[in-house]
Amino acid sequence: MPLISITTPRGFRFLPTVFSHGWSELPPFSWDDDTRALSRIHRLNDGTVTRLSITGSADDTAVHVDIAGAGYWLNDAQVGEIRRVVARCLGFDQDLTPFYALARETQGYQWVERVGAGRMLISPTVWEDLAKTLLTTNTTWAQTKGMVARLVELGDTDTAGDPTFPTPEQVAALSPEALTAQTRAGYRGAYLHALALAIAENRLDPERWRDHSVSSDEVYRQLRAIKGFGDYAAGAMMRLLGRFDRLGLDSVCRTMFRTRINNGEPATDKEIAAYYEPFGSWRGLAVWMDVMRSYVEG
DNA sequence: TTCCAGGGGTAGA
DNA sequence: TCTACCCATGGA
Repeated sequence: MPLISITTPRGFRFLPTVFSHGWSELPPFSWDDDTRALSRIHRLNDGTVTRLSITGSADDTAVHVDIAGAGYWLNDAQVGEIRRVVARCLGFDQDLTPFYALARETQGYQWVERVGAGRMLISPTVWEDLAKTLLTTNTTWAQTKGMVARLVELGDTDTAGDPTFPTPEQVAALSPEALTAQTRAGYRGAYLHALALAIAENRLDPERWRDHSVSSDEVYRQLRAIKGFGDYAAGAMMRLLGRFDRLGLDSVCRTMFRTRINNGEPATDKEIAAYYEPFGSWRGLAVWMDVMRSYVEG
């Protein structure tokens, strides 16, 4: 099985990135506790469906990618594509230096740099992150996993029968009713179908949001214009786009704030916003670091 | 049976 | 800007 090694950026930590939020539990990602590998079923541009199994080196200076399903020999284009996909999913292009400088000077946040947290696991396409984020709204995490598992049944499969994430075209090919029935997404089904159709018909180009020449205010405005994306979903997407000036508060964040920061007292969103104000354009990441810490510490 | 989950759309003020 | 009400789904 072909193996590729990729040098990681300085300060990169594999495990905090993999477990930065719930995405490692959602197909076509999966985590194997025994091999400590993050796997992903991925369709290459030439149509080859592969299973990428990513592990971190002991000192975190590299990640190793085992590639199954592409034959023994990979051509240069395939290798280059896999390198780009892995680098993107693990947030290699994210420069956290300013955030770490801020966290270092803020009481209670020194741990962030120490453990190397802050990189968010993302998908190879903004479309996939949009679809998954939509399926986290107004539902439980268990149901999100179920909906995503049924959604990926629409994707291509590798030789083992495991599916890739479906393209917007594959999702839009179903009627809204059939998509809702397939995913059991309830009222979200129609929103998901409309989103897939808008991308498939080139009326919406979410990849453009990764371009930092587009202002964050403009990206947020476009996110909020998508049906099904309110302040939570749009704010969560901003984090996955490497833009941290929105809070993206949800019930998890509010519970964390109440129990860990506000002495058990409920706080309004305005009060939460005031607390994170010192983090400026990094406030959305600061909120999420507190959520991460609350998960780790129980 | 009712409540609610990593909320959001819409109408009406 | 704020509130009331509705929205499918499934586990507790």
